[in-house]
Amino acid sequence: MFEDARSESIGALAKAAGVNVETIRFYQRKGLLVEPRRRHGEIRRYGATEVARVRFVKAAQRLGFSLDEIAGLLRLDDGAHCDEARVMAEQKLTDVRAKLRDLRRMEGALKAVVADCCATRGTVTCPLIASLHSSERA
Amino acid sequence: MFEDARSESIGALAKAAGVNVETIRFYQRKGLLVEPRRRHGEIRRYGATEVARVRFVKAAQRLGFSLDEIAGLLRLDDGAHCDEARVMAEQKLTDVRAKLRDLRRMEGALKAVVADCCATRGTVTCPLIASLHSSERA
DNA sequence: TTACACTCCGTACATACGTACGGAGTCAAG
DNA sequence: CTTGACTCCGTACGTATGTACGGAGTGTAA
Repeated sequence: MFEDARSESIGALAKAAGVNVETIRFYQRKGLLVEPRRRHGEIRRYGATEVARVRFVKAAQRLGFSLDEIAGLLRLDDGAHCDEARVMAEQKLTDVRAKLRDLRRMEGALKAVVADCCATRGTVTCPLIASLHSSERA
Repeated sequence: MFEDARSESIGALAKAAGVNVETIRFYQRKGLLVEPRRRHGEIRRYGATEVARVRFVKAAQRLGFSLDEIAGLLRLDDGAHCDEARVMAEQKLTDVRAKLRDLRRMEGALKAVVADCCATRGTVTCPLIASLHSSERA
């Protein structure tokens, strides 16, 4: 990995973050990633901060957050006023905990499938579906 | 909620599951939901099983699974051969556990933001981003 | 038995998230 | 200082996930 001297090209950033160059540019348009100024008509340079940010976006996406939600998460640190950030963090925390509950249920159901899927073919209701039965959300 | 007498219309199903009627029909086209036979040209009838299934789909989506992946999860119970189902379940279990790790990290970071966002404005690196730093995945 | 809501079905449109293309500018090795 | 790879930028295209529409059929309560 390269250091945060902001000395790498967009191609190197994309490679380090494991995404397409076009994806970097798309995130810049969406405001998820700031476009560094180009000095004297030179190409833009990036550092480790940007790599981490792109990786965070991809990781958060895998957890079911939309790009807009991720932008909100990123603003928690970037520029939001302190109180506002705390309120948002509390909302996201509730959201994250709901996801954790559902995932734990799903983990349990999958463990059950792995452990005795051949044994309990008589079950009427899918344990996977049952695992999320009580997660009532809009 | 209604019982599984498979006696409700698609509109009632959609309402009970909290989605649009068109979404039900879309899921049927994708094979996530079986279209019950219409008897003597009558409209199709649904029961509690279908409600649970649609809810499962929406819950799994919130956890970052695509419709194709969810179809795979549903096949774990539906018709797949036992060994095949166990292999798939093991893969999904790995996936789910990775998500759990990331979510726990994110929960910790959000808790930190809530607890002392006003205190630690001196932090150089975003704790949220740092929370997912070591989740290296393709 | 008529009126009105609902279903059915195919198709078209919408939104989120990228991915590809093309022509002009920039970089760095030979 | 040329050459080939890369960047920049705008725009067009592609996939996943729905949503809306319109005309014909069905259900049901007055």
